Amino acid sequence: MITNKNCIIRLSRYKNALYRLQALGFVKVFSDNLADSVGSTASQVRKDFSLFGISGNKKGGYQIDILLEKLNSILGKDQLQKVIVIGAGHIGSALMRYRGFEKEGIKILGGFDIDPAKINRNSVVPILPLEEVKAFIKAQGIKIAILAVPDIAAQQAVEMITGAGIKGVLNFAPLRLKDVEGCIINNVNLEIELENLIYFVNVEAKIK
Amino acid sequence: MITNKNCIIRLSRYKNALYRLQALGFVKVFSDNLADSVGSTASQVRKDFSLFGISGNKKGGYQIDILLEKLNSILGKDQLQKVIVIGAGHIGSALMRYRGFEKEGIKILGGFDIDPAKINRNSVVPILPLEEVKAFIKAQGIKIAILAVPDIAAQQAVEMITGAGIKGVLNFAPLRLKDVEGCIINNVNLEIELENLIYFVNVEAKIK
DNA sequence: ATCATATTGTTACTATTTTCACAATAACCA
DNA sequence: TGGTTATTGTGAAAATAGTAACAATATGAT
Repeated sequence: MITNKNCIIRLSRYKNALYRLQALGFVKVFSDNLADSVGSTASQVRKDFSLFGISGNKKGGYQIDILLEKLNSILGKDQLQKVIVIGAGHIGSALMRYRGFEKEGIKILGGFDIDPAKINRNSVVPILPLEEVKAFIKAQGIKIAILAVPDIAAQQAVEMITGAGIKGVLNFAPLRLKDVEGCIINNVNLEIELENLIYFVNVEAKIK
Repeated sequence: MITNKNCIIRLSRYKNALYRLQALGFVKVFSDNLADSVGSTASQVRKDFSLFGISGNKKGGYQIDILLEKLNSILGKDQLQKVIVIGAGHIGSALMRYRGFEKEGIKILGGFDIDPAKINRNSVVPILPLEEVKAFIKAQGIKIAILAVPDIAAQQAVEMITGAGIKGVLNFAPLRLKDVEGCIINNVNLEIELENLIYFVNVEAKIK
């Protein structure tokens, strides 16, 4: 099994690039085209494909529709992905309203918050009381959650939802969460992303 | 110069962990404590420090306050970082309202949007017309921008702001941006983050 | 039908990152 | 003061990731 996160991220980028190429009317693609589109190298593209047993045609490149089918299957995009959002603060609400997920086959079924003032069962993405989250996860068979609660609430929230069946968490709380048995946690730490950028900008400035 | 992004991200995590330990009353810390707090290894911690010439005391560990000073200096946290946000849609607005940046010494001075309906010069973070962004960047000496515009607007926006002096962009538009001379672009692609999580959750499910 | 060419698929190589192992040594104890 | 112990700092080893090179081969031209 491939455990290289960057490799999987590249697959997503290939997929996105292929849709763009397809929209432009292309039917086939060569490894170097694809490399250009995603800022990689032709070797890397072919290597990545070979890792997943994806093959093209000597001198003929890869047929885009077949390639997309295979990538989509690897990335689990052959079925609608149901997701919930925990925390209806600024970030959580923005994610619930964000249109970008839909066209990727990712559907946010509900948001959950502890604050009664935030509850709204009639909005496009209903916002429900946190007490209902366990039942909701079980009833809908949800595996993936986005966590956008304050740091102090994060660990407890993760334990609650993993107990109910969540297997993957995209964590926006600015805090490393202790691993929970049987649940993968990917952290998106906005402060750290910015700090990182600032570091490299400063390094560049010093070089010059 | 250290160019390993993961290493710099670890430094941020160490820093955050150190503040938590300090808040708990700790004065010194050992490499294995710190490793535990950030989910790393003691070797990794010491190696990272050694790369930056940070040294501790044999048998005495590291003094937290000194360590924090050094990390903060490396990460550019000894001065307020001024940032602007381009795009006042869901994500952009959420980032402008997000409180987490402030306590990291990151101050969002303004938001910019092309839509006149979004302009609000009197909000906590003023939202100004995009036409004013170049003048604003120059007047305030801003180096870092957060880009939260639709994909089709992203490339043009980057060119506009780098022309005015921006050196680093944190890009939330779901699109790979072509590198611009003299400007570092860090991409945060929420769809790809979720896809990645979904892939690994599915892999785990298959193993079992 | 043969040849030249373009492109894949894979293996070997290189670079980077992480882990290991242990000498050096400061702190503590008797 | 001398011996023991805990912890650092680093150089070497291992693991992982990425790049390059090229044989295999399908395609198209003559």
